[in-house]
Amino acid sequence: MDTYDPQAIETKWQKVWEGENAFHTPNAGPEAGDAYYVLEMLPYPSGTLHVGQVRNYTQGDVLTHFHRRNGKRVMRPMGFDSFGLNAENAAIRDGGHPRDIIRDNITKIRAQMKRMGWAIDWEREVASHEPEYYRWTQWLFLQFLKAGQAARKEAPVKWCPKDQTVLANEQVIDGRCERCGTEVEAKMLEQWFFRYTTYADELLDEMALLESWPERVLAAQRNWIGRSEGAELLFRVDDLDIDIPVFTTRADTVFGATFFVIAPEHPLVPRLAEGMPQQTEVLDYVRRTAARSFAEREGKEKDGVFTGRYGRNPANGELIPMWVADYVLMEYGSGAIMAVPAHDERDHEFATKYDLPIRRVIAPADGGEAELPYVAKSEEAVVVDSGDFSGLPAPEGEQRIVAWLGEQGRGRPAVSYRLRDWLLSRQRYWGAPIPVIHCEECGIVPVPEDELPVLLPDIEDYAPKGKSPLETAEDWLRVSCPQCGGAARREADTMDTFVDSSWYFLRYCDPHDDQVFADRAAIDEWCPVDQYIGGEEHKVMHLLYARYFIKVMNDIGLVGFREPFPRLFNHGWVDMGGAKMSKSKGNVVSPDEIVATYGADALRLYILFIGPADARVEWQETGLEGMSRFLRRLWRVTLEVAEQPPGEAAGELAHKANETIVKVTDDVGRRFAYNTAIAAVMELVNEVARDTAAPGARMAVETAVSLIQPAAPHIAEELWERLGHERLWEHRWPQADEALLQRETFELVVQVNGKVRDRLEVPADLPEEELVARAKESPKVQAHVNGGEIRQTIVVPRKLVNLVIK
RNA sequence: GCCGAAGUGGCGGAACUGGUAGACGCGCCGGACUCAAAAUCCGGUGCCUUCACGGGCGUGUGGGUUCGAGUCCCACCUUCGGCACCA
Repeated sequence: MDTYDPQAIETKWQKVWEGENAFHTPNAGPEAGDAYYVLEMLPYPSGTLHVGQVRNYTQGDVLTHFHRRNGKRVMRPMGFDSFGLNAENAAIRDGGHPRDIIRDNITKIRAQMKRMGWAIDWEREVASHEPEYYRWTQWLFLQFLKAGQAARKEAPVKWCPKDQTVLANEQVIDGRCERCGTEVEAKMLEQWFFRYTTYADELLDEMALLESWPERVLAAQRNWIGRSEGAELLFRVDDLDIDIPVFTTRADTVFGATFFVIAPEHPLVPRLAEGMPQQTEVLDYVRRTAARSFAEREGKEKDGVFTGRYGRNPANGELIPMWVADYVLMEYGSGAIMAVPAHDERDHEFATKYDLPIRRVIAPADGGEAELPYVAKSEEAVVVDSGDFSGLPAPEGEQRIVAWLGEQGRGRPAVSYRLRDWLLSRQRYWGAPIPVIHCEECGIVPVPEDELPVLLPDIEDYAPKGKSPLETAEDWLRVSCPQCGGAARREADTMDTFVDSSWYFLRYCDPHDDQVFADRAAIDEWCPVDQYIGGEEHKVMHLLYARYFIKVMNDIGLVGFREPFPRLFNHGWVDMGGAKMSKSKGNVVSPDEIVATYGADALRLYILFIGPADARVEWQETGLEGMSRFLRRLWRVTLEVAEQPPGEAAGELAHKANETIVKVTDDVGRRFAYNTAIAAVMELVNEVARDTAAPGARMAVETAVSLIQPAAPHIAEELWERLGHERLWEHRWPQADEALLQRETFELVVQVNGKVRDRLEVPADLPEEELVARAKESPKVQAHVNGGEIRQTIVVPRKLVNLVIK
């Protein structure tokens, strides 16, 4: 008998699949039915794949095969998120063009993917750096511009001094650049934004449309959007005849507002300070703040300066001092606050430092004396010393005070969000050029759609300079204005790569169309995505951006749905040495050597078996040996069985095989529990191995081969052929035989006072009284009953009997 | 601090709906084969106790509900993840 040779088998079948284009699923129109879209987050082609990414695509592959064999027309595409800093930085470091680096990496990764045997429809491959792709990224940008969703505005932004570009809020992790880890700086700059804060409510409310997203992802998105309900109250500055709004979630404490704080960046600050003795000091403080990094600003003790002005508390008419302090952020609320030192920790710290008055207006309802700051806002807290509102529970007080101030035009209910607009422009080379032209006469003019794509020009030096490297491409920059024909310049910034990845799943539906970003019928056929699979790192970034993109596209009539990924599976990442496996940390394990040693099937099985699909797991190579052993056993057992006459589907093995079908179908199709599915097949194979001549062995082994196919398709295909069949990848998924699921006996567990005392093999159809009688007959049980009175008898059909004695 | 997830043998993990805790795999121990080793195969493997049959204990900690709790409830501890000067 020949031995299992994974290299030979895997190469053989990969050639067959490639030759037949076996996993291409053509478009058949929205009416064709049975469409199923399996989507995995597309890779960023830096270097090659590591086993952490293998986890992602192997899970997707199992589902692809499973649904194909269950009668679905499955689309399972692949592409590359190929613009971005990584390739550009590599080009700067090592020389060469980012395009060449990307091309080489894609070639390598594609080869790795084929070597893993993944059932990918390569006819749908896209790469976001190709002009045929980014033409439509640019086109979509123009539609967003038209719809008022893309806009240029000055705002406080985060700047990475190392990468020399601005970053979106989502790309700042713990105050550091997501890509390079450098501490980010604050800058006030005019940049391009997507106005996704206008969709904050939809992004929250339409979570209800998501059928199965992990709670931790929903929670992370809710945190990120950070919706707070409260009120906007107006504080009047009599001298200047202006009202300054503040946002507060604690309007119940307004009678305790003893001072007012405005952010240093607030546009009203110079006006407030003007003509005051403190003017120089104030403007100096504003300048000092601008020079501080976010980390400095947050880390230091609170400080601020008095402006010399007073504002009027809208609740009691008191004049309260107005301060400038950098603990108030311009980006949140209205950039100014009412300070209530008795009931806010930050205000309390500030008031203590500068000896400002502290007035208690909330107290425990039970009459106790709470230490300040007392921040409770619940039924256990009541409003005190607040005129007519005294004595009300805090929540009701808040409501009544807002209503009362509203009547006087001094306040209204308001909502504020933590979410900031999505900053999409980048001062870097390797991205899609933003397709607009700056004309001195006409302002910002969109590039006419029939002139797209705006091709990324070749330049000599892509090193970051604090402004886009494209600023040096004079010939490319200089154009005539499409509106007035006068001299004009192209926008030199490029787009954030998250723009590219916010719509790629639409392009897969119709990847080669040169008339439209994707034909509507093709989109309707496949979308929304039936099952999206990706890693935890995109809990907020990509998943929130793409949700926003689709909502806007739906509102402007480009797609017919609100949520792109109703069903999301977020797999846990693979750790190595206690840290997430990633190229930047250098702790990656490449699949290449593993495949060369054990074969792709062993690696695929192991990465599925290593733990629950959504859990974080530590990579341990020792387990691979075990998978390899299992495959060899499956090989040997199958070939032994194949030499014997088929025989009948009967006996214990037939029961076991049918139970395994039920288990694996449920584990894969409903639970994403690939680890227990594989364990179940192992049990079945172990059972056959005990006696390969047993009745039902043939049927059991065919079932095992068929069930393991989505996880280990090469060996399964080869064994299937040796069992005298063909084309397992197209063969119908096994269906359990109801009759064979029935058993004649079962193991009855007998408990005394809830403790297991005996196990009896009994006929399946015994009535309850008979089960109890058998239980009582057991000598082991009698020893524990010991003549005592049986007070209660519990019978769980087909499981157990519990005798309760005194 | 707020939000979310999770704590089970030497290790990864299983037990999905309150009903046999530890499936499956790794590791380890013993045996077969071998001149020997590797590979393979067979058997054993939660802890304590017993010559043995058996008995006791056991799912982060402490309580509770229940005939019965890894699973439900309350309080706490620990780890991981998200948010955080967000008013």
